[in-house]
Amino acid sequence: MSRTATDRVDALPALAEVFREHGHAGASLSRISAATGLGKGSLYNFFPGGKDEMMAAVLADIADWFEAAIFSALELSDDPARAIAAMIRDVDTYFNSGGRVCLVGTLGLSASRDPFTKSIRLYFERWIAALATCIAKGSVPGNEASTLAERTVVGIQGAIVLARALDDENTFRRILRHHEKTMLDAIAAHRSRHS
Amino acid sequence: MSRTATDRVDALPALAEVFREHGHAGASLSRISAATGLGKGSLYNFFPGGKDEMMAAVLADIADWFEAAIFSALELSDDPARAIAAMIRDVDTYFNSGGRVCLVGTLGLSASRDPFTKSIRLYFERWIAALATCIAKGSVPGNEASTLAERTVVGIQGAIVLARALDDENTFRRILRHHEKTMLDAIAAHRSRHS
DNA sequence: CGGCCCTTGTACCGAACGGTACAAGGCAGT
DNA sequence: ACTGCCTTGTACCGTTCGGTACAAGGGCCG
Repeated sequence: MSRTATDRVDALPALAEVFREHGHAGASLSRISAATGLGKGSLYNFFPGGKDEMMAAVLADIADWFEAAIFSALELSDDPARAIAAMIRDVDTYFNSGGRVCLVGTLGLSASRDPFTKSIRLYFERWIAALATCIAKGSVPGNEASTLAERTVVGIQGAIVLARALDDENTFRRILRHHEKTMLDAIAAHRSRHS
Repeated sequence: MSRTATDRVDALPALAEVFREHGHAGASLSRISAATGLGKGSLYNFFPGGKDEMMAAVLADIADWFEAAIFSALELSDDPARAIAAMIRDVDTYFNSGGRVCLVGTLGLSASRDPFTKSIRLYFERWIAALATCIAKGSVPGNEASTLAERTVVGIQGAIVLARALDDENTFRRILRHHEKTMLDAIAAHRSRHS
């Protein structure tokens, strides 16, 4: 039983990579089997619900990771500027400077998103909300903070698209840096006005 | 012969919609057949190269449409502010306020993009270049114009992702309006400095 | 050491896949 | 009206699809 859970969790990263690269429709069981090193028997032992359950597990895993590594840090830190800089750095690493696709974003674009619309919406709402509260802690008014947060998340998603299309990591990092600066400037402006 | 070309062209919009919704992998021949109203016979008569040739034809059609409707207008207009506003309006219509996906962008995200990397790259390079020259005509320095153009295209792509994920047209339009204002402000700032 | 249960490779299922072959049909030119 | 060609529906190809069944392993506990 403990082994079961362990192996199932161990398979998630490879599983996620297949879904990222090939999408829900293009991720065939043979590809999944090859990527994870698990035969069909093990796959359906761990995920009786088939591909949809695998995708759901991957989405849950991603949500957990972002919650632990990004969202909570944004909300809990008492140094907003520092937290934002950390998020930008983590995002750059996670998405491999645009070389790695955002599974949640791409899934939302496809027609096979139907069973996962809730998870997809929550992922983005959570991200924007966490970032907005972080910015707001830097003395930035709530509505302006929300706007900045939304633009940043939009910019990250768009940067992934463009960086992939142009096959250029610098594009991704440039966009990331721009949004980082915009947020930090907003905080600095309101903080200086405070003092 | 003339009929052949006509029908082939007529099938492109429906074809594009299938690829948009289901991606390259998910666009099965049966779905394509249903969407276009063409049997396999006709399909392989018009596109002997199969799905890849269909996708190539769709990409060429999209490139032609953008060239005629958006890019050339950006470059040829002698009223940059007006041209930018027109582009924003056309983009909002074309992407149905985020309800419709950008086929070129999504194709670039998938692993099946390989035969089309050139077309994908050209599409975005062309878009950014055309928008940059338009902005530059508003007395904005070249490098700043390029930066603004890139950010706008990134914002559009990101807005599609987010609007789809949140299922909210207002998100898309809000982002679009922001970039429109940013570009127009830049032009106004440099123009006023000129006079 | 024996029994047990979880794990897993393999064979197999019907369906759908992308693609081909081709005969019947319709339309144009004479 | 005849001929020739383009168009197209349909049957069919081998392959792969997602998913199931199950028997052979393999480690753990008594």
